[in-house]
Amino acid sequence: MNLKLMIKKTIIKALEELNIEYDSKRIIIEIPKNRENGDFSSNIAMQLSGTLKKKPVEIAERLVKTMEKSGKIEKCEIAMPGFINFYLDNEYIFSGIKSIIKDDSNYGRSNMGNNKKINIEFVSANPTGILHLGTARGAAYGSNLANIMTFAGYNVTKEYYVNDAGNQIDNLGISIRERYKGLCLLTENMPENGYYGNEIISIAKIIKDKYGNGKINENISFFKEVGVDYLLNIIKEDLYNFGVSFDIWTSEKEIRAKGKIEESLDILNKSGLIYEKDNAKWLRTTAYGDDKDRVLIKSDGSYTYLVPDIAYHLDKFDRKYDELIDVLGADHHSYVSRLKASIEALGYDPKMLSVKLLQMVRLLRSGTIAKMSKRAGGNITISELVEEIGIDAARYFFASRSLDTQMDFDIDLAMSKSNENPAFYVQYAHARICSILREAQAKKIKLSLDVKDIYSSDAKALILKTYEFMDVVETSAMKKEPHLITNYVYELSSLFHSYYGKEKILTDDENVSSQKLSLIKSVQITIKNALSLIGVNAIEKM
RNA sequence: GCGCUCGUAGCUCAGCUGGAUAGAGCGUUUGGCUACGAACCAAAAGGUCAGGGGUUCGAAUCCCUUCGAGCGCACCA
Repeated sequence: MNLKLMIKKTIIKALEELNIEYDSKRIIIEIPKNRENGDFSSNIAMQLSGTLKKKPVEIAERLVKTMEKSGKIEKCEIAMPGFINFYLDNEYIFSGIKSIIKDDSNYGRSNMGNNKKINIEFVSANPTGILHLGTARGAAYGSNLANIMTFAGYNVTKEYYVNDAGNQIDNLGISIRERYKGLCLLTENMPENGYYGNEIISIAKIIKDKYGNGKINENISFFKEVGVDYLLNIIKEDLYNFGVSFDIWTSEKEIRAKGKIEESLDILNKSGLIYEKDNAKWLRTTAYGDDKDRVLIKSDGSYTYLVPDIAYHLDKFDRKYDELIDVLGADHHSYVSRLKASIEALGYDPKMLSVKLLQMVRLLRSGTIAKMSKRAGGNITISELVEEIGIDAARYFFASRSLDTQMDFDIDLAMSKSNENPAFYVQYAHARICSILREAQAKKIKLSLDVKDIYSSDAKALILKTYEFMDVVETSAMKKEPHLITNYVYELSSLFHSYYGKEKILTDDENVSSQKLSLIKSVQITIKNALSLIGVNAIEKM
């Protein structure tokens, strides 16, 4: 039941009857903060005041007179300086309950996306260590966005790019070998930019246990392979426990083996954007708005990191996506312009790629800021986080923040006060409803879809909120902002708790009870569907 | 020095492509369980939306500027 659309259509019809020109995108139907200002309101009269050169109130009056009464709208009022406030008919409002109950787990689903093919690449942490708090944010974001966009009608692929080639992996191999040497009682020569996490020692131990001292003279690629294999498995397991899964794991090695690098360099060469300077080959990214040109092939003949990344994006384009979404940490922001420039140089529209930057997470431990560094170790890992505060609290926490906030994660607070996490507030609303539904079943009270005896301002506020769900899903998908879902589901839960406090659901009046059951059932469905989009369980008992 | 992102209540954060009296949670204060679950509800207090200009019927939101914070400015990835 799309009430906003219904009102918008009513306004458009009146505008056309009056021969007033309008831009339908500018007709915005809002929900007033103060319920006294109607169920919905429009500022169209004020918008038109400039072009029509008339007072907003006059325009509003003409519109209200022209609008036909359909039985859906009970009355329209004009408020200064020119708002038109709509009050809907109760019978009409409450009639939407049955479609929510009928749609059930599909309630809120939209076909806005038109089945467009979307690729969301996220996490993509190098397999050189265990996932920590910062990647948890990206994991939650990407996963939530994928769920929401799927629900909004997009055809979404979730992808993890595994950097299993290049310098960092070399460093990983060397780090493991040196730790292994140490275990074999030889001198350790840990490289300066090596990896110092405990997991590296664990890997060395595994090798030691299995082969004894037999691998001391083994080639570095052996250590690389064991390390990547081991760490990737841990990453997958941690993500799984965090409720995050991927459709595709793409390996950098494979991209290279497929000849994508040669292919992309070929395209760039033909475009005439590559030139030689100081014995290196440069890409003229400044031609597409980058600050400076970038080196592709170093003077020693090896590639910079940009080359395999260009090849990787070419590979994604070849797979015929309508849109690519990269989720990156904010520390990579300078990378965006050169990536977009490279894509344009390849001959693709850079608008097909949108990059979402997530701001840094600062870890606060006993009041001081702990630096996040994979190399240093000592950071909190995803698995520790889930173990300590639970998956629901953790997922809700990350889901509820906009990407733009540079957030502080106070670990002591999160541990000690996990019960205050809004996740439980929402889950409690859901569990309460389930409890009432169980009670009703025990008393053999059935739901009644013929809802006409439960009109009250609280019931109305509650049911109107559930109707907003699809709108929220669409906006959230369009703006790529999953936190709109948590805002919404929290408000819905709050309205329910308030309603619960004021009106008893199960009373001696079985007729009214069964109608109220339908109302809360539709709230339960909405909460459950909303929570599933952000990977939080809608539990029935707490 | 240049660029990107940000600055909202004591703290952590919302504020929907400019709308009506700027909202939640935590913390503080005060009420409410013989109850369908009190992990809740009702209410109070708490704000120069970092400062200053501008755009207009109307600005936390858009533009300019100052201050402050985070992150980047490699032939590392």
